[in-house]
Amino acid sequence: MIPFTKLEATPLSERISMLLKDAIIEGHFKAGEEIGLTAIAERYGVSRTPVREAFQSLAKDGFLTLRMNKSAIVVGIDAHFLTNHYEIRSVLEALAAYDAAANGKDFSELQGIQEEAEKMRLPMTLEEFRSYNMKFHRCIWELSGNERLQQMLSAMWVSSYSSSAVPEISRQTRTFNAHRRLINDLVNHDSDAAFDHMKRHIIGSLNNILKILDEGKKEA
Amino acid sequence: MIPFTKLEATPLSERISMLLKDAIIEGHFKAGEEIGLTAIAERYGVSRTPVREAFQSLAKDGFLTLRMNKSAIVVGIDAHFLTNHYEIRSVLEALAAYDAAANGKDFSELQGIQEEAEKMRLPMTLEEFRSYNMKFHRCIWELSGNERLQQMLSAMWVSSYSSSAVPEISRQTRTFNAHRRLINDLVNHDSDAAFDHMKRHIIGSLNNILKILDEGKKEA
DNA sequence: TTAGTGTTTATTGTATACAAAAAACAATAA
DNA sequence: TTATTGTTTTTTGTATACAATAAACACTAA
Repeated sequence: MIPFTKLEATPLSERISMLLKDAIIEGHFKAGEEIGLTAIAERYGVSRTPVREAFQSLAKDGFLTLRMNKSAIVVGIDAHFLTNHYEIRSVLEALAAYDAAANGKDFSELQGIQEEAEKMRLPMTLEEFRSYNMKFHRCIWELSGNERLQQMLSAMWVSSYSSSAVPEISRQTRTFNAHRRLINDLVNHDSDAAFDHMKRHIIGSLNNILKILDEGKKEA
Repeated sequence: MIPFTKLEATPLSERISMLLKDAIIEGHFKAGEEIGLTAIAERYGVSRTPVREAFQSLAKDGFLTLRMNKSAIVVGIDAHFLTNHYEIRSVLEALAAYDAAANGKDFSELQGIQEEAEKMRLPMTLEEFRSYNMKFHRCIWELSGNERLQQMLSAMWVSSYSSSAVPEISRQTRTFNAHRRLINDLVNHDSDAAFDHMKRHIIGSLNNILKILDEGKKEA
């Protein structure tokens, strides 16, 4: 059996959704800017149908505000938005860690991810760090056994918020420490500690992002 | 000025979404049942477009599983689903209560809702209880100042899960007690207590629903 | 001018049309 | 029979067409 990997076409609506989401996060739209269905469809060279679906998806994820019979409004990715977003994520990730500690049986995959990352030379590249961090968190989501929680956290995962913060070696070692502590909580089945540590870990990255956002403002 | 209330047409996709969601929760579909776009569109007498949008919305809210080029699958509203759902809701509602205690300034509206309900003769009717309970929780969401959290909790609010549990007078008084304690936490700006009490309150209703679900199974 | 009204234009909500993919079925070869 | 291939049918993904709403503009009457 030749190990072919299944190649499947991603629906247009999803691809457009991802592109638009990135564009919003990267700040290619002004906060409060109105964007029309037709204009976006033309710009991407597709019909309005998949764009409309993408708009509804983005609205459900909090990146757009839809108005009846009117163009959509881009939500500004400002300190208020980021705080709201990360506060929510902090309790959801904390819940995942809690459940993983309570229900999880085999933590070897998580430990493998951590060990492999610790073998690398610091600072990791942006891509390396993102990949490791994503794998680590996603693994905990899976260990939680709560599929809906996994789905919600997936939708909330936006790696690009923190881009500029990641390359710093100090942040990478802090992440390592936080993750090691979490693994410790999990293998000890200490749900409350896992909840608390994960919550603080996420709020920690929020503060990092806010700090960088603030510094960027002062420079400008 | 005559007090006309703005009458606005709800989009077809939303109406269908609500109808289907209710149908799923009420158990009119079997768990794992496949439902086709075309069939539903014909049944409601509308085109496939709004039904498709409703499907995507329901999938995002966890009630349907979408498959590429295939019919959707209805998620079963069983103990596992309810536990997942309420665990998530518990931490989100707890976060709302936390933020409301930390940031909230004027709790008079919340106190008004509570006082008005306490004046009624127990047991309240199902409709009365639902209305009061909804108002109480929604008020806390608003006090949290986190619009995204409000949006997410709105999407998670499904009154019908607990239908059969509500009419009991014992549950109504327990709800009163929990809500009074929460108001107390909020006015004292005791965020941690508010978080903890709200979390327990929601897990309490989960346990109630699970108990009733279990009793229903034994009878059948 | 200015408030209000009719008309035009642009944009969205919904329906339909067409293309592509999956499922069901039939036929053939082992 | 059983597995495999070709064909038909059904269902979805995307594009387009049409209807309804909202914004923009011009005009009229005070």
